[in-house]
Amino acid sequence: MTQIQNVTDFSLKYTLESGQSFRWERVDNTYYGVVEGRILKISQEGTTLHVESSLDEAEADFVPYLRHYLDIVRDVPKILVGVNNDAYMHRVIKKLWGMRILNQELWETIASFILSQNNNVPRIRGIIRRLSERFGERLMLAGYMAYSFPSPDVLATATEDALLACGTGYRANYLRDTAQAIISGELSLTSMRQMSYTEAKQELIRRNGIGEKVADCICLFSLGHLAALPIDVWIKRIFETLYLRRRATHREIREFAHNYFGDSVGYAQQYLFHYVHECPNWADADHLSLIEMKSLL
DNA sequence: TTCCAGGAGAGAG
DNA sequence: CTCTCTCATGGA
Repeated sequence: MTQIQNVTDFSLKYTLESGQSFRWERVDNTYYGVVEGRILKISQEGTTLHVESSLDEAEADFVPYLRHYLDIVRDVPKILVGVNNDAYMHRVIKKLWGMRILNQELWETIASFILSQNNNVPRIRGIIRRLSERFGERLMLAGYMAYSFPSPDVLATATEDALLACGTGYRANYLRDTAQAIISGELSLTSMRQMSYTEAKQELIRRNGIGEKVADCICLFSLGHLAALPIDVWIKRIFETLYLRRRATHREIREFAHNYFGDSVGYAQQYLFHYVHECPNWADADHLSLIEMKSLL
């Protein structure tokens, strides 16, 4: 059992339940998830995190690793002050206070968001779970069983039928092609980690099956590029309804959002995305009237 | 039955 | 450049 102390301005619940990772499951107030080949069991008690791992972790490396994965090392309160531009955002930030953007393993993030296209969260979770059960390795922690996410090597040589049986649908070839590109060295994950946001996005987007939105998800949820803005149907709807008050193209939304929220627009995006899923009345008159009001946190 | 979901690619205009 | 259509899948 490892403890991480003095974790302030952090919400495990919102961080793990906001649709950025598909691998976490809540049992009572404890979260079980698979992260880079091990099961992690995490619970939060005030400013203390209790963590167990299915691996024998070296404490000196494990705690810094977790702090980075959970984005605890980043000064998120400062970022939130920077995007708290109106009373609507004030309410959003207050409601979801402590939510952080994870720094997830790169290959699994690439694969997961390739699978996410034109799909919904429960089904994405199911596909990833079945792929792991079929192609990953069995893991156990305190009676909880799960499977590691399969490596590029394994998925590159999987048959299309086997991938389809996991529910991947037409995305099966996108997944396998990208896995093969990694095996062949055509796509280097280690060099991608060193790239700027623009470079990494450009490198991702040239892959068959990765467009601008999926590339932005990978940049934001794995590589830590907070300027990334994934525009899905929800983000489009949110900006059209709240701020632009009209139909808008992706380019217009991107331009407005970056001007309005600045270089940490990715954090603003994640708070808005999760807020509208938590609050069905996000677009009612009471809420919309908040946009015009300036606010300080 | 039709619509929708953290979209992308191909083709037409 | 923008618009439209299709792609596989399952839950609502």
